[in-house]
Amino acid sequence: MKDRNARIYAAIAAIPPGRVASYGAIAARAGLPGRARLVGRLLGEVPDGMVLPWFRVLRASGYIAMPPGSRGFREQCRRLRAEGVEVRNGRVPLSRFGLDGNLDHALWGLPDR
DNA sequence: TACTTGACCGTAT
DNA sequence: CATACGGCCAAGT
Repeated sequence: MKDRNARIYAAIAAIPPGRVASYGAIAARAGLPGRARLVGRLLGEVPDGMVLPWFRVLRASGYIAMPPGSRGFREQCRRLRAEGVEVRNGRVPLSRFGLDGNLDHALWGLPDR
């Protein structure tokens, strides 16, 4: 597997439980700023058997990326709520659960805000 | 090779 | 809030 894919998967794996991150934030964290689409692409083809908190990845707006009502969508809602993340109308309040994307910062990895 | 697609994003209007 | 636009680019056709 390509090194950059491994870095992206690693960035996703690093999202603490109960928090969420955007595609763009993951890309930046993996050293690939501006490559949000690549992250989404990869999530669609996660190697069989690989465990990844894919459900903690949302759009920058806080919305779940999959089509509302789809199976994946419902599954994502379920898993997020299961760890205490609030989801309303397919959207999570990033002000409370987001890791704060872009290019920051030392917050990554800290348990609380 | 050329064109289209898509689990995306930031800025502007 | 919603639309539009340009940027991004790997895969598939």
